[in-house]
Amino acid sequence: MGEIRQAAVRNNLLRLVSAESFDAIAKHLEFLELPRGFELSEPHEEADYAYFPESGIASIVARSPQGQHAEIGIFGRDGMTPATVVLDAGTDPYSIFMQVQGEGYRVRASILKQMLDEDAAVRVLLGRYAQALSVQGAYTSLSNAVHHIDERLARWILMCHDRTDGDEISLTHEFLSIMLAVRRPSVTTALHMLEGRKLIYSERGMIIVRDRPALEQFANDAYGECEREYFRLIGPFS
Amino acid sequence: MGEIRQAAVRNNLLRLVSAESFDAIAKHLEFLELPRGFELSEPHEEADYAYFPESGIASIVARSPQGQHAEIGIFGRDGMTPATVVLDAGTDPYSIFMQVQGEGYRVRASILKQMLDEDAAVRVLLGRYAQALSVQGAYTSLSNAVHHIDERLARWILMCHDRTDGDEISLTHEFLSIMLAVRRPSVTTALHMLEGRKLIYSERGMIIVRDRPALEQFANDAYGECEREYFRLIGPFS
DNA sequence: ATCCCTTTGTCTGATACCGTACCGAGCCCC
DNA sequence: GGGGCTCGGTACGGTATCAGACAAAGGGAT
Repeated sequence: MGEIRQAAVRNNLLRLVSAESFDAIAKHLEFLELPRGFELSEPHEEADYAYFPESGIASIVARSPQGQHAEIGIFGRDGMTPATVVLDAGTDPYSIFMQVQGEGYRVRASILKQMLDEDAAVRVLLGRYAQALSVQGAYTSLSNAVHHIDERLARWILMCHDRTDGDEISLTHEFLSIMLAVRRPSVTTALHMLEGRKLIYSERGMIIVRDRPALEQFANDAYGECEREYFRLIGPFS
Repeated sequence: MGEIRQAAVRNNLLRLVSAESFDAIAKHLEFLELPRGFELSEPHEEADYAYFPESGIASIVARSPQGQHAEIGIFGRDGMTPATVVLDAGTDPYSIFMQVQGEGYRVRASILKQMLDEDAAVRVLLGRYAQALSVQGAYTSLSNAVHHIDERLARWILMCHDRTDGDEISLTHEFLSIMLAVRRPSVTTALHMLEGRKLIYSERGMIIVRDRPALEQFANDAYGECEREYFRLIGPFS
C-alpha cells in the first residue's frame, strides 16, 4: 500500500482522477485477487468496500422476489462498485459478483465517501460513471425486449471482449444463460450459430473471439449505443 | 410566478425540499399544461428546462440505432426530468414525453443546475431520485427478460395507477404496445385476460382499475421491488 | 487407467408471441 | 347523419424459445 503509481494503474476511473486526488486515495487502496464468484456487493446490504477492478469482469444482477434474475450490466476496469456511493443511496438491490476472475483495488467505502464530500472533481467523475451504468442497464432492457438470443449473445461477448486483454473469455454456457436470462441449451445453439459463421471459437469453458468486426456487424442493432455514451461521459478506455 | 405555496404543490420532490430551498426555487417555477405527446426531453439534446409534473405520466424510452424502442421507466408527480442534471451528464440518450396528459412546473435547467451546486440537500435528494429511476429501469429490464406479457401489463397498469388520482387511466392499446415492446394485438388479448378476471375494465382509450389488490396479486413477481426502493430512497408519495 | 463431476450437445413436444392482414365499432366533424 | 379517421377485435400461419430429460465428452483426482 501507499506506493501505487497512477500511470501503472489500469482501472480507467482511477486513471482519470487528478494526480492530487489519486495521491489522496492511493494510500488507502488495497490490491487483491478477485476470483470467479467473488461477491463485491449483496442486495440491500451496505458495502464495506468500494472495488476498482484492474482486470476481470463483474456482473450486476437484479433478482425478483420469486428468485427470477437477469443481468442488468457488467463492468471491468472501466468501472467500479458501488456506484450508489456517489448518490448517497446507501445500498442497492443488486447482486454484484466476479464473473471472469481478475484483480483489483479496494478502499473502505467510508473513506471513499469522505473523499467524495471533499473532492468535487471525483464526485463528478463517479456521477458520470453512475449515469453510464444506468444507460447500460437501459440498453440491456431494450435488448431483452426486442433482440433475438443470438444478437444478445453477440452483444454480450463484445462487451466482455472490450473488458478483456486477449481474445479469450473464460465462461461456461450455464453462466451465459443466467446472464442472458435464457435456457442453457439456447446458449449452446446460439454459440454454434456464431461459430458456424466463423465469428468465434467455442471450447469447453472458453469463448474465443475470432472476427471482431464481423461480430459487431452481426450484433448490429444490439451493440454500440451505451459504449458511445460511456465514451461521451467518461472518455476512451482500452 | 413567485407565489407558489409549497404545501399546495403535489410533486413529491418539490414537497420534500426544505422550505428555504423551495423558496429559492419557487420564484423560477413556471406552471404549464403538459398535453399528451409533449416532449420533455429529446435524445442527445441538452434540455432547456427541468420539469416537475404535478399530474399526468411521462415515459422514458430508449431507442436503438435501427429504431427499435422500449420503455425503461415512467414518472409522474413522484419524479422529474432530466435526472442527469444532478450527475453532470449533460444529455441522455432517451426520449421523454407525456403519455397521460397532466400539468406541472418547469424551471430553466441552468437555474436548477446552479441551485444544485449551492444546495447539498437538494443535490442529495435528486441524486437519490436518479438512483430510484435507475432501479426502475433495472426491474423493467428484468421484467422484459423473464415475465409474460400479461404480468408485465399488470405491472405497467399498477405503476400508472400509482401516479394517477382516480382509477381511470387514459391510454390506447397502441401506446401500451410500444411501452411493453410487444404487438398491439397482444395487448388487446392481455387486456381481455385481465378484464375476464375482473381486475380492470377496458374501454376505448381508457383502462379502469377495478380490483387493485387482485391486480397486484396477479402481477405478483413483476411488481413491488422498485416501489419499495423508491420508498426507501425518497419516502412515501400518494 | 478409472471414477466422478462438470460442462456441453441433442431431442421431443409444447407454447407464447410474432407479422400481417382485415374488418367492425366508436367518435369527431362538417 | 353520413364520411372519414382512429381505435379495437380477431384470425392465420410461422417461429423463437421454453421445459425437461438424457447422453456424450472433457478433465481432475485417486
